[in-house]
Amino acid sequence: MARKTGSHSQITGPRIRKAALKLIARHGFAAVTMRQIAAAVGVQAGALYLYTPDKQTLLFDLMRDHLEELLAAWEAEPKGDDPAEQLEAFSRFHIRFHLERPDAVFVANMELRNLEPENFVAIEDLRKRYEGVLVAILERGALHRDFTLPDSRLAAMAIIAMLSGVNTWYREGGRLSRERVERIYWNMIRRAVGA
Amino acid sequence: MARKTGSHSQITGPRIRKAALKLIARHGFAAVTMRQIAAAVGVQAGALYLYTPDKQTLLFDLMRDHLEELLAAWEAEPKGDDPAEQLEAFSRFHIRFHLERPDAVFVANMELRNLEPENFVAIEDLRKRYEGVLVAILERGALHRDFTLPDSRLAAMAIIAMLSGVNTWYREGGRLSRERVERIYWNMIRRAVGA
DNA sequence: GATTGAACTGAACGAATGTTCAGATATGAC
DNA sequence: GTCATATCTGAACATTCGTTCAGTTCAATC
Repeated sequence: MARKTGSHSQITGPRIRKAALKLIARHGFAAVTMRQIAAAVGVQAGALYLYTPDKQTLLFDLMRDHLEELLAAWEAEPKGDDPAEQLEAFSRFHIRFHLERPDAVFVANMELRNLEPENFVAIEDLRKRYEGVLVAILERGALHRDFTLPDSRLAAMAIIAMLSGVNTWYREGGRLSRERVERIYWNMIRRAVGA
Repeated sequence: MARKTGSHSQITGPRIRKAALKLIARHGFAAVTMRQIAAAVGVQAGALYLYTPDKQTLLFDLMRDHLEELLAAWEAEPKGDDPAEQLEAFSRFHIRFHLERPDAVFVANMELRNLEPENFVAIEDLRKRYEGVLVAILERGALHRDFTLPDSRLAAMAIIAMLSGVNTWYREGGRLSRERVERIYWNMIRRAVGA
């Protein structure tokens, strides 16, 4: 149902996702009720079940879609062959991509606890895949002596944590432009890996 | 009540806090019920209300106590006069202190959303005070030309995010000892600030 | 203009929530 | 041994939760 041609509204599905992301990011998954989400879309709670079998699946879909979009966007990103160039591309991409969808990022980072075990595994796999992208860049750079790193995996975790932190304080129109933030972070990362 | 001399059990209060921290860290504040906390302590739900006026206050107390302990512990920490020495002391202190109480850290970082506005402001103030410690170290180092930093506030956010990230992956008895992790992180930070 | 089928309502369901409180229990003081 | 007091139980409360579903609405099709 609601999955065929969609005579009038193939519009409600995306609206639910957007409203759910916003509410869950603000108040947390467990604290948000189906009635709140429905009200934000302008619909009764029962109508949501035309678009999702249950609340848990709604959360899972939001997180999975976000992470798949993240991986696909990185694949499509232009990046050089030089490890330092790739690391700069990754750093700037990470900041930009995450700043563009703060709600989805917040949910994907904070609601892992609320996933049922089987869903958790699937999301963890996607997260690991993204970490693997950075690990590969660092290991290649270390091999080519472009970077000086005692441990690529640890450096990858440190860099991702650092980059992700931008979302917690950056405000559009604030003291620093996004381009300036990207440059400063890239400089810190470049020095941290000894490039 | 329960706040006087405490003839038999001045022991239940701390036990409630520990159990609550553990459960909230695992499942999130909104997902944890007073009955679950009570069961973990071996008591009926009603008994909890001898120790806290309500669930919200319990959360607030957990977060405030953690942050006050954090600030007090830093005050008591031995630290040199040299900016680089201080930054190393801060980096190592942050990792060590946070690894020692992962549940409290997790709750303090993740449950800000579930604080009522007035409680949120109080906790935010404590967090800002801790950030201020690092900002001061960085600014002093930049002034003395010990560090090369375009922006101390931004660098402080980046460093704290990076250090806090350790809690998400570090496991006792894992591939790297805590001392080794501390050293590697300090090295990355040292290079990142140009010291 | 009758028929179809997706989109949605509105009311209901059992279960679970935070919180209260009268009473039971146990301890230490006198 | 009596009393006072701290601790806790067990049942109850009003409310809210996720979810279901019979029925209504309405645009598109024939």
